[in-house]
Amino acid sequence: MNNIITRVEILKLVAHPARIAILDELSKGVKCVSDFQDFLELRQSNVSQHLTALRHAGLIDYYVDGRLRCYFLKNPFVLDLLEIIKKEYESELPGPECCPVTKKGKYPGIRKN
Amino acid sequence: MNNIITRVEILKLVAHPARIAILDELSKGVKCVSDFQDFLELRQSNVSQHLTALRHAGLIDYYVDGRLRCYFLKNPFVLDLLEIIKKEYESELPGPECCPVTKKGKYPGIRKN
DNA sequence: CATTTAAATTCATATATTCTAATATTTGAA
DNA sequence: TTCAAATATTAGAATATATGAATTTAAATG
Repeated sequence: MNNIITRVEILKLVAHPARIAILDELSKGVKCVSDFQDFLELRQSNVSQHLTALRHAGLIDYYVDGRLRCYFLKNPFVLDLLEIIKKEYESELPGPECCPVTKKGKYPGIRKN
Repeated sequence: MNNIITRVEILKLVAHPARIAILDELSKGVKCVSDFQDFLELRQSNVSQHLTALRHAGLIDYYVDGRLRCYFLKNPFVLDLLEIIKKEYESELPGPECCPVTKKGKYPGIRKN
């Protein structure tokens, strides 16, 4: 469960608008391919490609119901990920006062870009 | 803070082993470029490129201390992300019994790959 | 069995990412 | 000032990713 593929690879996979949308939908319940086609406005082949990639990574799975494939979420890490993706943050982290080693340095440094 | 760049773009950026390592180090405290060079075993230019990308995304920032640039973590979303990246999960999510709509279908569907 | 529907696969192309080598910039110190 | 150290930038090659069109597979149904 933790090591089918690495967390980095999971992140890479999730870091795509269509795939986040797919996973988010699946977090609400079972869906089949044509459902996604409608609401994502993507070609069938592309939806299928995304689903296949997510499945090979162990994030989702499906069961067969007639000629439908009903996809569902399988990996709990994804739920946590979706949760923080939707979370709002109020402020930035506090920056350090100065360099903790030399006790010098100004914050923030002056820079153009 | 929430909309400098989108969450998807942040994920894309974080989904790289070197950049995760950089962010994880920064979550423990301020570091300068040559620190990363040592412990990541990457070329200086490459480290610099990663840092620049992270900074342009608003995830990190630096201040100047002499000729050192002391980088620090700026974006709170990254902390949450790092936390779940390191979290262990015990089991998969429970799959549905059958198709919630048709009340049919077997789980899991038989498939070869 | 032929047809239709749902979904997957293959292949080609466009685009993006990553990394290296080389060069440039900035700053402190001799 | 000149030199060296710390870091950044640029350019190019290699690799990976994304997508669409066409084709294929599998199942249901007449």
